[in-house]
Amino acid sequence: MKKEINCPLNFTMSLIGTKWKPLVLFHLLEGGLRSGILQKKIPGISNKMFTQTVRELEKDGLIKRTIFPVVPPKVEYKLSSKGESLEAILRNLDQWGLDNSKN
Amino acid sequence: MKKEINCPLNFTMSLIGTKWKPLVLFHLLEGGLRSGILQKKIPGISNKMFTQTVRELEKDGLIKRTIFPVVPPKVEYKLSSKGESLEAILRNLDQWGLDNSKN
DNA sequence: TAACTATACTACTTTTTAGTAAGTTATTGC
DNA sequence: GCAATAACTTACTAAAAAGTAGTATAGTTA
Repeated sequence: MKKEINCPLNFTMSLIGTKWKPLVLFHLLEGGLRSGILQKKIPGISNKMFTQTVRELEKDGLIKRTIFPVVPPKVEYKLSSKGESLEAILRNLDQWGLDNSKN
Repeated sequence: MKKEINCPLNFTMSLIGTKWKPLVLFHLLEGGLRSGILQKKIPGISNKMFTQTVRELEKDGLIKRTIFPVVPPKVEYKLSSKGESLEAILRNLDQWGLDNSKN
């Protein structure tokens, strides 16, 4: 989203308003997940978009990334407390879509 | 947002997940507004983006457009009931932004 | 008649976001 | 040595969203 506008609504949208971000956050609501598992829960996401999305969510402090120094690599993602505070919003967005798509 | 994914969350985002849509809807929460007034409430939006945004919101059934056949033209926008059902989401997005920007 | 009004439209360009495909790393087990 | 593994990276392309600037309409008023 270009040229951010000085408005709380747009601040929020600039953090979660892309195609994949809400989806990633949503799947982490029930708890942390290993990278590969999380990615498999999101059908259609490409490798690149997955990495790019979690990188940005991490940069914005919405998720935490933990690397386990094992081989092959193991990486886990989970919501930060800031990310958890989005729970109501995410569930509302999902519920609204459920109520309003094809009915 | 390209290639919609079969997921309620993304359905919702495809309707309101752009730079200006949430803002337009938000300003209509308190009631219908004349086109020019609504546009002035959204600093930074260009004429084109305003028209494009309300056109899409109307197409998706989130707002209603009423034309009064007078000169110069008078056009009023207000939320449809479907649009009104987004109220909680919009207010949550705004509140979250308020709580999490610059603090 | 010429400027003014509120609303909208069009052509064009730039910026951002998303997608494709292939390559990288480092270690284990065969 | 070489494939398998999990996570990630890079270069490139395509598509969508946003921005800029100019045009159209048609009565009203100066």
